[in-house]
Amino acid sequence: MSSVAPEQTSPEVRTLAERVFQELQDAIVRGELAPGSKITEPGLSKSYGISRGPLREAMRRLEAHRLIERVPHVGARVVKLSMQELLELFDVREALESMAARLAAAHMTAEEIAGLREVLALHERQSDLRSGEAYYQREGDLDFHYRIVQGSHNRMLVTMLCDDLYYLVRLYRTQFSASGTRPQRAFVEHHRIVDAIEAGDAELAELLMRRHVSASRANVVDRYAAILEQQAEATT
Amino acid sequence: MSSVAPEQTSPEVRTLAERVFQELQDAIVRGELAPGSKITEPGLSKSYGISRGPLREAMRRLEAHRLIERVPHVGARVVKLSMQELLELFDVREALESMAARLAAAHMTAEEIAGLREVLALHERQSDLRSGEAYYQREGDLDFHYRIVQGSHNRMLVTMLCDDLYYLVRLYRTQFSASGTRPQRAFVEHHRIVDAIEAGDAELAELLMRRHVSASRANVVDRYAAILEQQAEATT
DNA sequence: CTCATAGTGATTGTCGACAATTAATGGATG
DNA sequence: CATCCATTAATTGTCGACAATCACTATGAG
Repeated sequence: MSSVAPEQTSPEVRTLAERVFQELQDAIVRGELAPGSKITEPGLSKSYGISRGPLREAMRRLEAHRLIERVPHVGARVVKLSMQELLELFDVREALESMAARLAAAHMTAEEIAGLREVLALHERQSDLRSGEAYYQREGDLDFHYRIVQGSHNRMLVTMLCDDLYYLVRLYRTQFSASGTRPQRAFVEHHRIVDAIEAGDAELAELLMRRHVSASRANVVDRYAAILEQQAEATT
Repeated sequence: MSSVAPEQTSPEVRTLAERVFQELQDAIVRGELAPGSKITEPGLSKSYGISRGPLREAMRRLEAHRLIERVPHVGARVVKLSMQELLELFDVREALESMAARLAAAHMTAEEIAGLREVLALHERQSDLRSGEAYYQREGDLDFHYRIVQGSHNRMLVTMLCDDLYYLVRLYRTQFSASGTRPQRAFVEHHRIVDAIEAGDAELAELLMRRHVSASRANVVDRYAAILEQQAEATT
């Protein structure tokens, strides 16, 4: 099974703060809490049926994960990614994920590589069946990246990407409703990256991942420019 | 003036939790709170003269910054970096800082570059005067990296490196008492990086920074091996 | 009519107390 | 004598209330 999020099926998340943190995280990523909307402690405290204590701790964690923005004595709002911040996120991903690919080529086990190929196969079937269901496609894409990062066997890298940044990436996908196109190309790139990793070619894996993320970024820029152009036409 | 930490001389840090967070952060980085030592909420609450509420929030932030490690219902301990974790940290730094150097070469202003050269000059004078005062040298080194990251003008990168990772780096320097040698070589490397940035050569700046961090990592590995060897000799 | 200002309402920050869980100590038993 | 279990002590998690700060509104002066 390939799952995007690390949510460990929670055998019973012990602490309230932990649970409400995960629920809020999901709600934000899914867009149920509108980007830029204000979050009030009494409000959430009531709707979740808990006290403000655990809620504040959950909010602190959300803040650390950059999903909400707080200003002292004023309040908190759900983060609203600007285009520039999105591009900054891509730069960071390019740096970290290319490193992850390099390390993965050196440290990934045979089982992990097999799992990676499985993801690609599943990916391919879905892509053939319904190329329109781009959202799933993208979740698969995220899963692909997720596994390579874990294959790096660098815990700090895993924490940064899987626990922190990937929620932001998912949030962006809901905020910009970017059900992302360019499926075939990305698909080919994924395959080449896996090939490099399997061959143990660290430098190539790194280079390919770097180009892959960079191309994804360029694609976003293009789409954004197109949208701006459309809007300009609409107003004339 | 070149300052290593972002502590903005706090005109009056408004919230208690914020203040105790900074104090605890400093205490940990300086080694006043021993690595691996247990941190108890009532204890700190007493010694800082505040309630457990703000203290818990401060601890949450410390946890997010990876300076303490918590396990639910059990307690928190000051983080104790292992050698492997230190090396992982170097890999992450290599990825992020090389990206920062690349972006800095593209976006750094003339004033920022001038400030960078100033740091190097100061660095040089101190290094000439008392090459023994290696600790200061290292703080200067940190300052150098700090400025390049800020020169990237990528806020996410700045947050990750300057707000999160650099405190870990400083913590490592106290824990391993690594007052680091290899001063001249690092110094030359710094100069070359600045040259590349000033020339606007993004690729070169990136490459040089990458090698620089990598060399620093290799140096740590060598020193560690030497220490292990010494210990082995001592026991025979 | 615009701008400044004081009042009001709500929200955040802080506190102390109670409940739940864990680690530790001591005793009993095989 | 070692091992297991129960009781106890301490720490963490949670709660509700009070104090401090901020945003908004309405009122008045220029």
